[in-house]
Amino acid sequence: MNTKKPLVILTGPTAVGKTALSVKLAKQIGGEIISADSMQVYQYMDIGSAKIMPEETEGIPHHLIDVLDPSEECNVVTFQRMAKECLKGIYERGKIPVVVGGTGFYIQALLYDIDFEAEEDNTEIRSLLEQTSKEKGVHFLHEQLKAVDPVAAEEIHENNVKRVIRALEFYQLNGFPISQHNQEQREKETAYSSCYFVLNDDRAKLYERIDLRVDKMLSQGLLEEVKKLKAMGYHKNMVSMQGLGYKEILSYLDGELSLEEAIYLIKRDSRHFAKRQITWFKREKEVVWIEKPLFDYDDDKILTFILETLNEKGILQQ
RNA sequence: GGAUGGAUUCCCGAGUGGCCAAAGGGGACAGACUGUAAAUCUGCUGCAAAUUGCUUCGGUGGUUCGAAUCCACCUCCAUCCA
Repeated sequence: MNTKKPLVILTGPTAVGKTALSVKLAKQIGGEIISADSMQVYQYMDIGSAKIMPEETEGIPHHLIDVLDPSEECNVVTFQRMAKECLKGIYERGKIPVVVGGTGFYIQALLYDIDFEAEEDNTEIRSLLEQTSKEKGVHFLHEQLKAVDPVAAEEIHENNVKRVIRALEFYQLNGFPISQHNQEQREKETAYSSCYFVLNDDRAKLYERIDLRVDKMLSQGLLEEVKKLKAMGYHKNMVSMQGLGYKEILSYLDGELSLEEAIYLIKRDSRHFAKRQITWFKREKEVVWIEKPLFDYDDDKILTFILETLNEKGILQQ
């Protein structure tokens, strides 16, 4: 007797073709889509984030797209909070949530309901630590971490300033080491009856698709989109503007890069990103990999496979 | 035809007699990640029976105990003079 609520996840590296498949899947199973994408949450960032167009949704509700202003900061915690809210509504409507998007960390936070402790933003502590790292160097901070949380210090390379700072911040905020907290969270089991699909392709094919997609974004008007954002007052220090395609074009607009260099960087960094995503998914437990070549790149064959898998796992019978 | 400069490991590029399988960068590959995650960071990159052995620095031959580094000739590239 399965009392857990169903949750379908469809993810994969950037540009594999998640979006098109997800709509077909949602239609088949009576699903609603929750986007797990750290950039598509922002308004006005359509082309560069490869956001789904309204006419492509085919009437399937899409959540967590266009819900934040680019000046706002989206992070795992805000995502998790919003996504849980969406889930509630979807279950009430008797629909099946389909989480679609490439931000593995967000998916993990939702799936395992990871607890991030101290809810409020503590920008003061963080900026203080950032200040210290600038003044006294990363090594100094790492030494501090060693004193309060040797385990985390061992795990986090001292050059990884952001994570060293977070670990210190966590300790100061909560009074116990983040390493201990992480250990506890790692042992969590999912509260859902879920299936985690990762769509993938041969590396060379994927990279080719990425390059093509970047060219397409340009021809669709990425430049104009970024110009508009810039004119609206959004700037590089915002988390949203750290997005691939946005930061590079901004650098170009500021005269720091030629357009050619900017495009090269977007392509290269998108490839790197895809690789990191794949590495992440490899590490997730109980993942069902869908290698596109094995399905002759046929979305219908893939769909059939997904439905079979869901049935086997009894996820659709509620 | 002549003069000069150059040819280095996947790419760019340093190295001018031993400490060189060869700096550095890029790319590729691999990995970490628990409140910035499209972020941030790490490792690795000639071959192998791998604390040793083998093959590499345009080609061939030579000098030397020892050459990517010196010499000769050759091939190709660049610039200049005819």
